[in-house]
Amino acid sequence: MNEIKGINLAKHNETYQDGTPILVAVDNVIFGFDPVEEKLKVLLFKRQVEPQAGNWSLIGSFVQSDESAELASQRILTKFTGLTDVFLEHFNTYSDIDRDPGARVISLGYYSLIRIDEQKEELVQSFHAQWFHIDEIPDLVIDHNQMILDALHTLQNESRRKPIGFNLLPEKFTIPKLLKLYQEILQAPLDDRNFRKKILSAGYLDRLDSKDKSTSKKGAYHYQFNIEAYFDLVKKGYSLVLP
Amino acid sequence: MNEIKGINLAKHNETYQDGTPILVAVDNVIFGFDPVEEKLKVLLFKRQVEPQAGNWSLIGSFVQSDESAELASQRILTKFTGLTDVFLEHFNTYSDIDRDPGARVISLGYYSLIRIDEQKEELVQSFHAQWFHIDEIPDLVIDHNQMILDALHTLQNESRRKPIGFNLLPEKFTIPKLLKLYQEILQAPLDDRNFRKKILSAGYLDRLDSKDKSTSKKGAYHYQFNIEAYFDLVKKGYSLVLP
DNA sequence: TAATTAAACGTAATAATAACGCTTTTAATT
DNA sequence: AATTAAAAGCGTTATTATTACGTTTAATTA
Repeated sequence: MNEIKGINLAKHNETYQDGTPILVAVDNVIFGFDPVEEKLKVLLFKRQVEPQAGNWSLIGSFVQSDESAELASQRILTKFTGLTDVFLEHFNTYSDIDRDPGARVISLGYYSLIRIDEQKEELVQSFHAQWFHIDEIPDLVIDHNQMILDALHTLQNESRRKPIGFNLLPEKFTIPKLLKLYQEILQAPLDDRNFRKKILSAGYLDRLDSKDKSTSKKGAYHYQFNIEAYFDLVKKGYSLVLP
Repeated sequence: MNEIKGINLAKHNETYQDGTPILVAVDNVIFGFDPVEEKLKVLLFKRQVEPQAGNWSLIGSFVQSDESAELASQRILTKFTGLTDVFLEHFNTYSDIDRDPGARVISLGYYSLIRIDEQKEELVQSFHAQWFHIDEIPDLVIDHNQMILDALHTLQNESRRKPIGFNLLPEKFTIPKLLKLYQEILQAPLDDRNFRKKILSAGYLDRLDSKDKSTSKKGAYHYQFNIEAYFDLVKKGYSLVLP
């Protein structure tokens, strides 16, 4: 009998046999905000696998049979930075048949936001990894330059509507630093007075008593992101919108 | 020599050998706007492959070695509806290790927006496919219910910022129909007068002389989406924002 | 103590949004 | 021929948000 519940299988005969095994990789666009230079940077390293071994590349890995893609992405992030519990999101998939001259590889693009000061510097060094400012990215392997562009666009769009930028700052930060960060992400100047008003009036930033005096005589108050307050506001319909 | 440009390969020895071949599939959340019922619907069909053959399912396929994922998604869309040149976008990837009990399958979620009236009804029939209203989706195979939820959220977010809804309407449509469509997508009522004002004041809808008299004595003017006008506006910084 | 400088605060003009009411059109009915 | 009904289309105002600036504050140092 070649029928299942009234469907003629003779006509529509796709089976698991038809699936061509394909290599699946993840590539991770790791963003960090350099607190000294006040620049948005991406962590790159020198590719170890032929073809194009030795060229600058995103940090990636094949997805293993015992892990999800997200886990694979987390795994390499931890391996290279020592960090766990990090903002990590899928942003696009790259599947052109000849994108990787070595084999048929589909790559899942993830981006993550880390606090540069928390990473394990030794790890980054031992992998010959290096931070590059987003408009000084060298020629990368395969389609990795495109991936960074796509990840940056995703980061920009998401940043305008959700306060994810805080993942790039230390626990305690100042409003001027936050402003600089947003200007770097959005690649556009923002009016400092209007920015301060909007971000503070929302009500999910807690001002601390301490000040950061490293950049001015007056000193800038430390603030902390209050995630509970933010979620409460979202429940009530709040949503951040930056220009 | 086990070094490439100063990198000790003994420590970092990932190669193509480490890639586990995985089956890669695409699943397509096909949205259509039923012009009579004025409801947003999704096209489902009965799964032909074990396990769970005979259950309702999204329309999917394995990615073949000679096609990109996007092409695979297009291929099955055309196979099932007869349509080409359709709005089609990747929205998420599903990679849990045991999501598909039949094999290790990573699935790339695509969603497409089609004009129900243009589809080949015979094709849909011959595949035992059926349109389901978005809040009457039956229990689906594997994680397909979740995929529809995710696709709907993506559609909602995108619709608020880009005029992609027009892909669900015929060339010529009326403002009341457009309003109904947006209310269906966003699952929320919109003030008809404010909606009309916002969408018409933008300047990328051309009013035609003809009217649709099927739903009222007065008749509603036909409008057409002017994509050149829209792109010109976007260049000047315009962006649609719906509540 | 006056000058300096980043940080913090303030305000008025303008624009966008939300929440409504009112008029128009025309086929169908009286 | 006048009336009705129902959708379509237009208009107004109050409120809120945004923009584009000027001013004050606090600590430091010349």
